[in-house]
Amino acid sequence: MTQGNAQPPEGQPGDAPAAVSVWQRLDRPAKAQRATLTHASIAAAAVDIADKDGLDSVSMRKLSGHLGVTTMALYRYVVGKEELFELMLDAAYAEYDHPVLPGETWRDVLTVHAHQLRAIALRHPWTVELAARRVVNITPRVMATVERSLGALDGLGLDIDTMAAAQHSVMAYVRGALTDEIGHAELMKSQQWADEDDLRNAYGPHMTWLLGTGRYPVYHRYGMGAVRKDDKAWRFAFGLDCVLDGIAARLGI
Amino acid sequence: MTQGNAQPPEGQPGDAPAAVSVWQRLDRPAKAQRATLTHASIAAAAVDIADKDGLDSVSMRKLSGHLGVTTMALYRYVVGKEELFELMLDAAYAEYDHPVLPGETWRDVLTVHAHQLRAIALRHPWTVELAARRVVNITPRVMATVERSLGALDGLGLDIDTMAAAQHSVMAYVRGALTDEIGHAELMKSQQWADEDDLRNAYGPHMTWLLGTGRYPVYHRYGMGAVRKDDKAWRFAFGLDCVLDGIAARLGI
DNA sequence: CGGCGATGCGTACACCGTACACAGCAGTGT
DNA sequence: ACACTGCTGTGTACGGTGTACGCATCGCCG
Repeated sequence: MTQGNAQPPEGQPGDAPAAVSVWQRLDRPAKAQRATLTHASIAAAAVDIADKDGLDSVSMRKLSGHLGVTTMALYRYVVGKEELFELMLDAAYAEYDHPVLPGETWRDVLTVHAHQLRAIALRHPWTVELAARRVVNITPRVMATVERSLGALDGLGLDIDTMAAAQHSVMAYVRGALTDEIGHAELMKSQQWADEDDLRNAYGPHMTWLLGTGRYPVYHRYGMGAVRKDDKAWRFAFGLDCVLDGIAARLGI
Repeated sequence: MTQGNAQPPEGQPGDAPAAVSVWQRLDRPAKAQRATLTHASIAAAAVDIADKDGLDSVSMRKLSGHLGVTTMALYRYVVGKEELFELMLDAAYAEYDHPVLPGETWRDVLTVHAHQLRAIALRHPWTVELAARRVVNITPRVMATVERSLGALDGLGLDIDTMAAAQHSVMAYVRGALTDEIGHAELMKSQQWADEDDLRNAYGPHMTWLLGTGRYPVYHRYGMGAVRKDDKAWRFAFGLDCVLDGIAARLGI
């Protein structure tokens, strides 16, 4: 429906997503006669492609090719490409580990949570873009991570709205920080740049021209004098700690 | 190069962006014979389309149609669609206001900065996705906003790395929060849902099924009992204050 | 006034998502 | 034993995308 239609009616207020989700369909074990494909194998192949060549390279044609099957065969398992993305996201989130340490505080849980999401994003950069694109991500494994981060703030005497606001603040930071970091890394990879200097070289002409106008003095100083620019993990942790500090101070926990 | 090519060589390490940027080309006022198009008119038309029908609706064909011109005519002004996006982003950021109040603190500046970006995003939802997609946004007006937010922390005795980390933390939060908020709003708009209840209705079956597994108790409570869920401005400000609190505490400013 | 460079036009290509009609096979009821 | 039924994978076709490339045209400058 995204392409191939002149004026999409875009749905009446009540019909929105598919009648039943993939997950509901997956639940009933199916009659499973001789099926060469499974949701799992499709998702795995798609994840492979996305990991290697980026999310844009995941096309129904290329994916079906990798699976040794016609393009339209995929549509027996997935109502559209959006659902394929849903499967991919869920597959990637399978790598989220759910450790429960004995004396952990809410802050420990949220910190570990944030770093787990970062780890997944580093292995599967496309998860960031995907999670941003699809607002309502209610795949089982994604839900499980939400539950964990929200549950970190449970039992501290906060009302549910405050809990949600705090969790949302952390998640917003994580999402934004990962968007930056991963996007940056993806750009470097796609251009085969090894380090920050290659980037500086490539954008040098543009930058020097722009900075030559003299309108961005502070940024200019940053471009010249910053040292820890590529210490990504430090940056991520710094901002995260800021958010957590603020939450602790504001909520008195 | 993004489509229509079998195996894109993807560029050698040194060539990356266009030889000269749009902005450099715009600088030399051009011979400008009788030209029916201008960069400004193109950008304005593209912004109109994106505002009305979403970023995906901005195609070179549709845009050229709106301008009463052939598709390929656009390519005289823009080396590719990416550059069109650059023009659009810069056009939207023209709405960023640069007030300088007399007694303003760094915190005032960053707060106003964040809310200005939010205001732009609310008027032009596509800016969020666009800014996230293109990592290195060095259009003049975007640079100006970066300069302002970075400059807020200047003169406080911080080294440039610390300044950058703090600014980055704020920007990461803003980006993530806006991704959520705007994405949510766009979904509602595209489905013609009036309020949160419509969304609940649409996703009700999915949710009740997922929650019926009993694996997400805290989230379940949130779904049932949250009250301020749609108070977006409050949420945005809450998280922002958390980040700023943390920065103030950590850097002693 | 001739030339020339900038501007806009038109066609063509490779690729995309997916609607739709069809073939083949597995298991079941009779 | 056999037809039936329903699920699985096939093939073709359509409307959409970005853009490479060659050609016509128009306005300024020498």
